[in-house]
Amino acid sequence: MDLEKQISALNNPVRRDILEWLKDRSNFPPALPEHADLEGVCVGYIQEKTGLSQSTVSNYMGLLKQAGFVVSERHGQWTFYRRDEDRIRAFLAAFRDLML
Amino acid sequence: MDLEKQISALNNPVRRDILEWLKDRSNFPPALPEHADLEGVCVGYIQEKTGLSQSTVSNYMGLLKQAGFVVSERHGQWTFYRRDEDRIRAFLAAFRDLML
DNA sequence: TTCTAAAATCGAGATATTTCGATATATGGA
DNA sequence: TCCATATATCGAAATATCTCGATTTTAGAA
Repeated sequence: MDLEKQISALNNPVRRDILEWLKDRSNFPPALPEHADLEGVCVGYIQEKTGLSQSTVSNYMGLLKQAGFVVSERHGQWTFYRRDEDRIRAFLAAFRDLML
Repeated sequence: MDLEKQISALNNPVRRDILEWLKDRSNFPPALPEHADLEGVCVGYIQEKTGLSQSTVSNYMGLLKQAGFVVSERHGQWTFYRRDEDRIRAFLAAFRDLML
């Protein structure tokens, strides 16, 4: 639990948007048929929605992952990212304790 | 409620420390007799505890104030800062909604 | 009014973040 | 094996943050 890294990851509006979008898969285009059974969203779809460059979004996903807010799973040439709800909740609890 | 400004204000370990210290007046030296009835802590005491320069801490307190986490009250040549618990709570609620 | 002390503001150098395009790596298919 | 596609990594320019010392402002006291 690295609060510094977590707050830093959230200190960017696009990264916060990504975390919010990932709450609901329907914020992105439908998965390819061969990915129908997989959880998470591939980097390409996230990139498209942000309008930023591929390298920027790849970097952003790495920061969110290091912060523990998302997990990734590789399937073939695609990397699928999804929220880690447990760790998000744990962060919120720690953050609340810090603030109150 | 400017979430951007608020998260940004929290994206610094010393500013987070200051907010925590302000939870309890006894984290600082006792108030001068003529300030015994006042709430809050003067900038000098906060500066002393951080070990940073006067201008840096004055700037930090301004950022925390703009974020709504503290309020200030001037008495003579001293400015006393204290936490705004209501606005801290409101921020936490909004932040929680964003994250969950 | 003049001096002193507290705090705020200003200007600048050092460091960190943002964001890109280019390149590298990994994987599946022809 | 060679190619195409998805993602990751690298290097750099633009911008923002951090932090300082110097200066200014504010207020009380001599």
